[in-house]
Amino acid sequence: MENPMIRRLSDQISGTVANRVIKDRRFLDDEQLIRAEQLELLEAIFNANVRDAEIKELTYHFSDIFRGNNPVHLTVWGKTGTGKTLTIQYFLGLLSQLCKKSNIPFRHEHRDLSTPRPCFRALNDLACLLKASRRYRQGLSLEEMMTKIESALANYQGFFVLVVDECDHIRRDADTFYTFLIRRLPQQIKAKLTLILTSNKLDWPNDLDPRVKSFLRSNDLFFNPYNAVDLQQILKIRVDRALHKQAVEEGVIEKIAALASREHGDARKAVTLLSRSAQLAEKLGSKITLGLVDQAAGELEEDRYILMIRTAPVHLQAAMASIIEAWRAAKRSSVTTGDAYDKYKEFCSKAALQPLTPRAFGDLVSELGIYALVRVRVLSRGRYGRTREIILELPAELISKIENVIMLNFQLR
DNA sequence: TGTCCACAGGAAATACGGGGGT
DNA sequence: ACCCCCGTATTTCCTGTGGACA
Repeated sequence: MENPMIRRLSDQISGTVANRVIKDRRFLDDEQLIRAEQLELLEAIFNANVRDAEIKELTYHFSDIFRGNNPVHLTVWGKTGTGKTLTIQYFLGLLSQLCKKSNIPFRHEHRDLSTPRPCFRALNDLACLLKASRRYRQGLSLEEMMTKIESALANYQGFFVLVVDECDHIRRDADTFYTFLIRRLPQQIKAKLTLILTSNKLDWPNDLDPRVKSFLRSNDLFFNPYNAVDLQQILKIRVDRALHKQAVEEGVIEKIAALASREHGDARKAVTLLSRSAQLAEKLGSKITLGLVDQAAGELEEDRYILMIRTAPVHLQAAMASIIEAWRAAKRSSVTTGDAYDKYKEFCSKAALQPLTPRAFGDLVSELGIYALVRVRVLSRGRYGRTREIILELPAELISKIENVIMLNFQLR
């Protein structure tokens, strides 16, 4: 007399319990860990001699403090996910404990610019960090913002380390921002200011005004991407905490590490891949196999594109849809900007959208190119003009999915 | 050899809106 | 109520260009 639905549910539940893959899900996602656990994880990673050399460099650089000198600024190079941020924070934490022991006044703050922002927002963020101001959208003059920051630091006299993470993400007026940080601020406050600027663009300071650049005396520190061995260490530490050992097939860690190091050397992405593989395995009630890792990698890739297009501004979505449409209509392997623009105007009238000018449309196309949703190259067809060739190279299946997402967003069809 | 297509893509101008000070 | 400062998004205006064709 048992309800078949209940039986099915209970079978499924007991199945997943018996076949547990995941021991503690939280260790697959840093956001869910409490501070102490994060620290413990970091300790484990650094104790495995990962990033040892960099920590030594940092120590050497900041040893000036204990001789009473102000260390020069530090520029840290390295791609995202190479552990710049974590290593620096971990190091500064240790340093601040050391200073406490020696009664040296020391303070450090961390400002993350991983999402790009204009000069004004960056200054505003900084002021908020120092509790000198509330958050403004816009409206105040830059001058006022700077004064607020200065007065917040007016009474502090010790060492002050300010980390500006992803420092090349200041859009527009980067000069103003760095002139302030590098030239003006140190003169206005008594604190001994040291900047740590991290960037993943090697040519970063070159966009800066030469006068500011020449004022920026700094040492360089390089973070190489993690190699497969480092990634294996990092993954093993996660696996130990998050998963049941017998649920991980041999070679899985090595495979994930190899995939990740080949593509980007990004530890965070490697962990995401591990996490997704584990979820798949758990759903299927199997171990984590090499095949599942491949599947998970594919899904993650697809998710990226879908998420990107779903959260993109409307006109970008419209442009993408028009390109797909033009591409279908053309039956060719490529589309020109003009073709796409015609379709775009049609699309806009269908979607009750005010179409943008061709010039703006051109920018949308190049933006799609940057996101790798399409491939774009300029092509000269002789007396038939110069245009951009737009090529759709994603798998047809994914293209249809993207199209569906856009149509859904516009509530068409 | 010159012409001319069909755009590329830079620069400046404009539109619009939030927010402070007075 | 008004002016100023700042932001983003677009438009307007512009000069530049590789190569097929006459």
